[in-house]
Amino acid sequence: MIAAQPRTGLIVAGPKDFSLEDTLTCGQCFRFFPQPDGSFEGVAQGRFLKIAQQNDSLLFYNTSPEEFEGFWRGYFDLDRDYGAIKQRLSQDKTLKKAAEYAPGIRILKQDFWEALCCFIFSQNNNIKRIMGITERFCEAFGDLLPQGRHSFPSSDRIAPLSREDLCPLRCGFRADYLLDAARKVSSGEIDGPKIRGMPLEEARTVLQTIRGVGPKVAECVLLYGLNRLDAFPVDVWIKRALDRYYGGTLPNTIKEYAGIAQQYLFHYIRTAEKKA
DNA sequence: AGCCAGGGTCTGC
DNA sequence: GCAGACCATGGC
Repeated sequence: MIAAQPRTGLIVAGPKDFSLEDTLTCGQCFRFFPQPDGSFEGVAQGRFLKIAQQNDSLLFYNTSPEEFEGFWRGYFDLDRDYGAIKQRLSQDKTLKKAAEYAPGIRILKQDFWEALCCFIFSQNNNIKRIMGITERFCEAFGDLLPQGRHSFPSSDRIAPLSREDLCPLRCGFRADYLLDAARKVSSGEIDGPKIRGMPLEEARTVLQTIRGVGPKVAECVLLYGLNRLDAFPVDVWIKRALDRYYGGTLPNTIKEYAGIAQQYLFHYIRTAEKKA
């Protein structure tokens, strides 16, 4: 898979079913910014990455083969056969069309605590501002990296803070929610790995004991922060798609990969709506 | 200018 | 249980 290793990073040749832009801009992560040259720069797990997609290849800058194998390969979910999943989902007519709209979307394997914070910020908010709040959060409480960006602050760093300490974020009523999440994660009352192993219903219930975490945020944390591909976040757009195409609920056959189906549907119905 | 943003909580029936 | 006001801020 690795075709070459330039000094600055490495090249992954011809990943199938992968669109860097669709994956990084579909509203699942908030720390990758598009650059004028078409690349993206972001931070995950305290690592800075510049990445581009050219001629069907992925160019990883600022990384080593060891770091790629140990982290980024998993982060971008490069070992999962999305072609096979799409084939299964495409038994359903609507999902077949939806998958064809954005055939390169992947579910990133993000950090649990980071996903929890970002989707608390996401409540009644838009993607641009979510990214702004998240970046101010990292600048205020994370560690400065050599490339000028900041790592994501730990829950231990946030737990002892007060509401006033979070004023610079300008995140409004979400500040109290963030503090409750930090306290529960820092104390161990909320434990990501443990929740990941729970049945979906139980995992949802536990996450929703955090103030400001309701059905939608809990589902996003499960899908994006714990890689539970059977989680299915429902917002207004998905609700609309369910009503329009399925009479309210998903067909049982797609349950195992409902989260991936959700991404395709989300992208599809919004794009279709814009065109109309 | 005003509506809305990948919602959740609290209150009042 | 369920609807509706309210929440803080800024993008468009």
